[in-house]
Amino acid sequence: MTSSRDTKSPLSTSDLHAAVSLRLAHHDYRYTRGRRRLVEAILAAGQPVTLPDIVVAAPGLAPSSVYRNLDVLERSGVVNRITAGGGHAYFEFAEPLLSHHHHLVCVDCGSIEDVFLDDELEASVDRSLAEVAGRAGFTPLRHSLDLHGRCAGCGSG
Amino acid sequence: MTSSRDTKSPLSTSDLHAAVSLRLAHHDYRYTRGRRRLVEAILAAGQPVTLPDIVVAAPGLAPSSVYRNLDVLERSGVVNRITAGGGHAYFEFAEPLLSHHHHLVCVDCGSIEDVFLDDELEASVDRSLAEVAGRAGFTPLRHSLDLHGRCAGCGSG
DNA sequence: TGTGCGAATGATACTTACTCTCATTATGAT
DNA sequence: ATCATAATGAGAGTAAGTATCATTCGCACA
Repeated sequence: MTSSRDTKSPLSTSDLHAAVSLRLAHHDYRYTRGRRRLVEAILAAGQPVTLPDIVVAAPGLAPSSVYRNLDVLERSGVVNRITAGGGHAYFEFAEPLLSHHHHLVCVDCGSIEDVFLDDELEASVDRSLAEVAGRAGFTPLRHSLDLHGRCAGCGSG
Repeated sequence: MTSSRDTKSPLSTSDLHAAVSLRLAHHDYRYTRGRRRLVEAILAAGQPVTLPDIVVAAPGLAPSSVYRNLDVLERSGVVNRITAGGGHAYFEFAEPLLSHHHHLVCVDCGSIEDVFLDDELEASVDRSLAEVAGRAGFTPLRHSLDLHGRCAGCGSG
């Protein structure tokens, strides 16, 4: 199964499910049918999605369960919550299920698109952040580098 | 607490008020007493603050007016809204009222601290982001580079 | 300094993203 | 297959943020 998604995900679909299962098990969570469908809805989107996106894409899932399971998936390191856009939070797979990347956040419509920077720059950023964090007694987990502006659709409006 | 704010703000207090007034006027907004007190509450904090922070620091301000005026200040480019921490949004002065900087966001307590990176790195980041944005037809306004982790207080928890 | 118009205020009602509760159902180990 | 335990889902509940609107204030002009 090849697709443009492969440029972002270093994993095949079955490997993704295996990795998710492993991470859930490591936190004493079960990989139930509902959670599998949730993972597949996020995978199918191929970009950060909101809860309504997911409920529309997989109408069998109860909103309350989706909220609860997004929380479980986040706690297990499967999913990242992006709060940059207004209104709803956005969700996408966490690293290393998805390659390290960043976001173009549209200040008008709130849409979020993934982009990639070259490794050399990433290394410089990490080095500088680590130095600054150490000075503040801060324990780094991850960085988020987002570009805010107007997307192609909203740009001329 | 030393006056570390001076290292962040390139403006004196009176210049700040003048700059705010100018930006508001440019958007046909008035610099009223309430808005002045709001600006002073944010200035006094010296770091990103939530709406409850502001209401506690300046009890005379009505919450509804604070919400409305934070919106006005954001629209006028006086203030930036930071949605990284959970629960409440955080607010701080926008550039160039505050020097360009980034955030240490604690994933446990949600606190946000300002940090600075060297100009050379900033330039590299901007260059790379501009290139990536151009490819996507995206019009950049600003970037946000935040480090997520555990602050000194929450670190061992 | 006084007058008038439109913007700003603030108390309150409202919206809604998200969480909690709990009886029922599904899951995985044995 | 059985059982203990975790997960589900429908609905009630919470709280951050927004809309409403009568009153008050700020600014422009006289």
